[in-house]
Amino acid sequence: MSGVDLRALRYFAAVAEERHFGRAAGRLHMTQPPLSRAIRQLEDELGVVLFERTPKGVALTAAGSVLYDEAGALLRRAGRIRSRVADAAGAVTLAVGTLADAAEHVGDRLVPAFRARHPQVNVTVHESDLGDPTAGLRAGLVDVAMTRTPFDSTGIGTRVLRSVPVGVVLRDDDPLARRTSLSSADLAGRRWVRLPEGTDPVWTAYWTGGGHDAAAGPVLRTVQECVQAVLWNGTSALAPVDQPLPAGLVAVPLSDRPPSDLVVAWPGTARSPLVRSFVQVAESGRAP
Amino acid sequence: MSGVDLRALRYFAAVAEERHFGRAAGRLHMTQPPLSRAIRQLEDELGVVLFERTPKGVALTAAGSVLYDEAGALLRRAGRIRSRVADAAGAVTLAVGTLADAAEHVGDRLVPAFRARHPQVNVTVHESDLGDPTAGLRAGLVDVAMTRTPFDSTGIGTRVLRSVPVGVVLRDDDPLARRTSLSSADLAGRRWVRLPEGTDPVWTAYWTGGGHDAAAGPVLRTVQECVQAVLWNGTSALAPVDQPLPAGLVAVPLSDRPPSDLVVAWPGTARSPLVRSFVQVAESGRAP
DNA sequence: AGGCCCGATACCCCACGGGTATCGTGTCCG
DNA sequence: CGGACACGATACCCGTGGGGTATCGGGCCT
Repeated sequence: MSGVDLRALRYFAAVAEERHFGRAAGRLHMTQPPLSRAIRQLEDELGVVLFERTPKGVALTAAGSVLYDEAGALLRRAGRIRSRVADAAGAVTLAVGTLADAAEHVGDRLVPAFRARHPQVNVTVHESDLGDPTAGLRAGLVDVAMTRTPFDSTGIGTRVLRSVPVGVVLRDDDPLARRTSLSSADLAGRRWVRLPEGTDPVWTAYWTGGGHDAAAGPVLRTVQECVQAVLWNGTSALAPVDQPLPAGLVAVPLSDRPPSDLVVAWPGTARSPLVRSFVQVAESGRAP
Repeated sequence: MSGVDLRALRYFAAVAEERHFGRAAGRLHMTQPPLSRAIRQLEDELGVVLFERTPKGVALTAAGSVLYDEAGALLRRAGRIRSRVADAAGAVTLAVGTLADAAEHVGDRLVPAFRARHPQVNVTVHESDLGDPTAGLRAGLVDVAMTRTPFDSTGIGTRVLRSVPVGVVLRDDDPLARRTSLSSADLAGRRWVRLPEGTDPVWTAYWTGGGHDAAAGPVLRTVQECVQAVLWNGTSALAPVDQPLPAGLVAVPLSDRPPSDLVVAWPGTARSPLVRSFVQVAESGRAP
């Protein structure tokens, strides 16, 4: 029963190389006390003193230097496993679909982090501007998608990464622009930009569910166009409040509408390990 | 960041060999659900499907069989570390002192379990009958001791393994033998066997602290002699109630005296890893 | 069609590995 | 010679991960 684990050996190797608990802890991105404890546990486990503690650091004992050689060999071998297995699996591709406004996060954060984990995987990013990227999931065009609520969730699994209030995008000279919060009633009679017919029925429903006249404004193709419309002709638009906006525009949160959730989505069928891994990476790095 | 750990590889190897989650779980002394989860996490970590799940078991995929080879090599190498390090430390000895009534537990349970962990260590057991084995700690004769409260605890560290009420050992034809509990007042005027002068002052103090006349009975050398004395001439003795007794004797718990704690003790100075390991083994197998 | 066998899922709970605060001690300098 | 510092050890707290039990889903085989 009970065997040494690689984590303990990594800790041990760090201390052996630094000859100093504090510095080793820094290199391991942790603090000194749990490192001291881990080394002591390893010593107890092996029944052997590994370090001579001195007032200005530590030194390896004879048993310690033997363990250092063994641990190094084991850790190097363990490090190779990942690529060996990946080679055996052959060349694989992961297609990621994303909404335009999340594309930056996907391209700058998620994909690099994912590539660090799976260097052998060919990741392609497919950006859709206002259309629902989950349509690509159902069509088999992409394996995993980043999108925002609301969207058509039939036949797909999702995980919420972040939840952001929906706000009204206004020019900063708009009478409502100084309010810290608005309700739908405040917006009666306002002209809105709206999305092209059929591009995203669920978001359209969310839109019209607020009592706005969906036909009242111009039809625009992209988020950028919507923002420009607000800026130049006094229409309004809805957007999650964390979107960066050009100077002269503000986003005021809507208190009586559900928030917009940034989600990662995958086909309800056939969750491959790569997709699960991507979801894990997305969840662990959810800080924008 | 993040590497495979040996535990996951051990699980994987077991499933690969059994080709069956349930059987593998049995071999690993665990249940099937956490094993399934661990394998799935390993698959996610590596981004690869390791097993083909079939209705009557599982089969390795191509990537899986590569991992099986790698994992086997890694695990064999890890298994050798312990003995390599132990060899480097040279021949060492651990001297264990014990009270006679714990000797069976020490010899049958603790020492074998400890030898399984540290095959290179020469374990010697030193049995002391009624004398305090912690005296051996202070004298440097033993490295670790098993004893019972009360004992002289100056200058040593201890850990309680088990706490058992102290009882009065009586012949079963004694008028008090049917009671489920006794207090010291019930025992006035009774004749007692007692310990030789000077062998164990602390236990003697515990004894006389109950109001008994320490000089009232015969002086006996061993626990067995005490029991015999109770059996043959109607004296009485104190003993932890979990002691096995010959037919014709019963032990009735004393409600107004502190319990007897079975403890493992070590010198307050110089806690070597071997001693700590012994204490760990003693604690983990504390079931009598 | 129904019962089974086997892996997957859902949920709970404790141990362990992380953190912060503090201590003990040897060393070096003023 | 004494005090401040540096470094490892200890004490304590807390969240997570890896165990458990109960249950589901879904192919085979009678």
